[in-house]
Amino acid sequence: MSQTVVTRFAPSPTGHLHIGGARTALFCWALAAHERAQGRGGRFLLRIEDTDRARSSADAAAGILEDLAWLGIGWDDGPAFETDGRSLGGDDRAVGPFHQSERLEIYNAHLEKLIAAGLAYPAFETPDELGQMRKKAEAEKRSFIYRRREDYDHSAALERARTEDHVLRFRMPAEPVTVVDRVLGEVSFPYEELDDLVIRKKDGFPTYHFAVVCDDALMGVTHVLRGQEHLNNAPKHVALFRALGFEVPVFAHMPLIFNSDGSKMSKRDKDKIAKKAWKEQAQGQDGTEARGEIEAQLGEEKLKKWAKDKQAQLGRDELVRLAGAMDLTLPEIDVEDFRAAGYLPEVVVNFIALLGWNPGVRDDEGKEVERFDAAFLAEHFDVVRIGKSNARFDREKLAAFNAATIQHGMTDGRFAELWLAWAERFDSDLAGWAKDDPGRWAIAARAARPRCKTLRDGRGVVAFAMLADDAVAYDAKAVKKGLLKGDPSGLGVLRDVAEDIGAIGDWSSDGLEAGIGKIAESRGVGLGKIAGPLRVAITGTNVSPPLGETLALVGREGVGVRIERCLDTEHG
RNA sequence: GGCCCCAUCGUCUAGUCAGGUCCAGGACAUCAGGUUUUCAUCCUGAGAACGGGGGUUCGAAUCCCCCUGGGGUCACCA
Repeated sequence: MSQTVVTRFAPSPTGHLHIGGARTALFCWALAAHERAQGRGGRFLLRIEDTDRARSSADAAAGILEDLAWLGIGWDDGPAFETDGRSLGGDDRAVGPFHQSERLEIYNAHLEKLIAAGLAYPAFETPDELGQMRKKAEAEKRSFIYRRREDYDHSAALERARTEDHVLRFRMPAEPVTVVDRVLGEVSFPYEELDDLVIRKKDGFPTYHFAVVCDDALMGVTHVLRGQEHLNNAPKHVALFRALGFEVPVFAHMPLIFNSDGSKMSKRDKDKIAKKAWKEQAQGQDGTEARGEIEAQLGEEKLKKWAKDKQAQLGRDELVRLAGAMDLTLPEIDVEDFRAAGYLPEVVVNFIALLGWNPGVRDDEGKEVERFDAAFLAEHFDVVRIGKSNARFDREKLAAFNAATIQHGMTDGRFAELWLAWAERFDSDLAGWAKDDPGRWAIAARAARPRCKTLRDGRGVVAFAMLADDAVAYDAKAVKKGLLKGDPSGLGVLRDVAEDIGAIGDWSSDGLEAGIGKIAESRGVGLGKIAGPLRVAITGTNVSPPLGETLALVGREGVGVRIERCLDTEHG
């Protein structure tokens, strides 16, 4: 009987969950879920790697848990978390705690063993001294490898370590290390490239390398799936597993995810794009009003400094406000960004699952299956189908998937719920408008759903209805085309039908549609002749949902007011 | 720069392990038509790739080598 597969995701709580991290978590989850689906009982473990005391925060950790939960990636072992009545995490196997900062004693116990065996030793160089050594090596065009001195005296060093600041280093065995990787095959690293790495920092905290190895072994992790940026760490970890007498887990290093221009997808992208746009706008005259306003909000001096300094970065909220004022779309990088942009969690999961993996399944027509849910992923996930080459993140395709799900994968009612839940979190104006009139919200959802790629798009579709009736702004082109042209002109048609429209009995979307149809019939003209002018009169533009929905959203009274106002306005 | 990984349409990819059924399939995007009261949807069609050079073989997208290109990594961060 083979061992139960245990996978893990181990983020460091130094910020939001990055989309690349989400994919790693998803694949780890999927492998465990697949094992479970096969009746072999896999487990997915979540561990918080907070050994960097300066950069870690509890808030960041909480945010990551929430992001994972939103995506539907639930963990079996790990920090307890409640979501939608479901409780995640726990310590059924008694392998916790799951925050590395709470595991210091465990690391120290294993460190002692290594010291006693002569496999770990204290080192006293300061960061400055190490920097010098690196510089020198670079000048001599050789790579810097830290190695224990030939004349090293273990007991003397131990004695000195009692009173002096020091780190603990691992004595790398003098032999090449071969990493057996399920994705890449066997990868060998020569001893000459592997230095005596630091395993405990001056502050007494273990480094990432040591903590990971101890935890993976002690928590029973059997499969380590992670990004290829960790491949060079793998030989160090293998050596450490062996030195500690642990079994080496199965490794699988996954390809990386990049922006569509090939650049690394990093949190800095948002700042870079905002800065560029800000500077470009400074050249021209556009948007000076919004510019002044945001300068007042965030501080003119601060913005000036920020614009000049390539390194300077604005905070997350500041960036959002700046982008809002400038009508700029920031690239989505973190899971939270995609959520705010109105992507559906199941679509994000579907899409990122396809980055570096594919199910290799065909549908009835022989086409590759690429739209699927988490259950399908769990059923078909297999490490051997993970690719080797890096992928670019194509937001257009994500948007297309999202649009397809919204437009063809749910009912109007479901959309109304999801859209409202989104608005409550990201657009309070819209949520307020929704709650003012639930009946109207249902119509809004019906009108918006076929025209949305994301939940955020919905507002644009119904914005005309949220406007005060006397605040409709008439678009010059639409007026010309819809109201002034033709004989009779649009305005003439409007004048002619206004009364009949006000008299339509059934003021539902369908009733209105039918009513307007009858009016057109009675005049002996096509529907288009009436629809065009009416649309401009009600919305100020010639783009809107079907007329029935458009009028129903504005309401009988509003429609009357808007037509009246349109007829009274001097157009042109 | 050292070490390591990778290489099919613009992008994500199928096909590569077990060479022939591949003058390379799908999806997104693009372009051209069509349906539709606007928009969106939907339907039809088109263009679009095995990085280059050597081998091995009757036969190579598939195997081997070199080159080129891309990427990762070189912390008391993780």
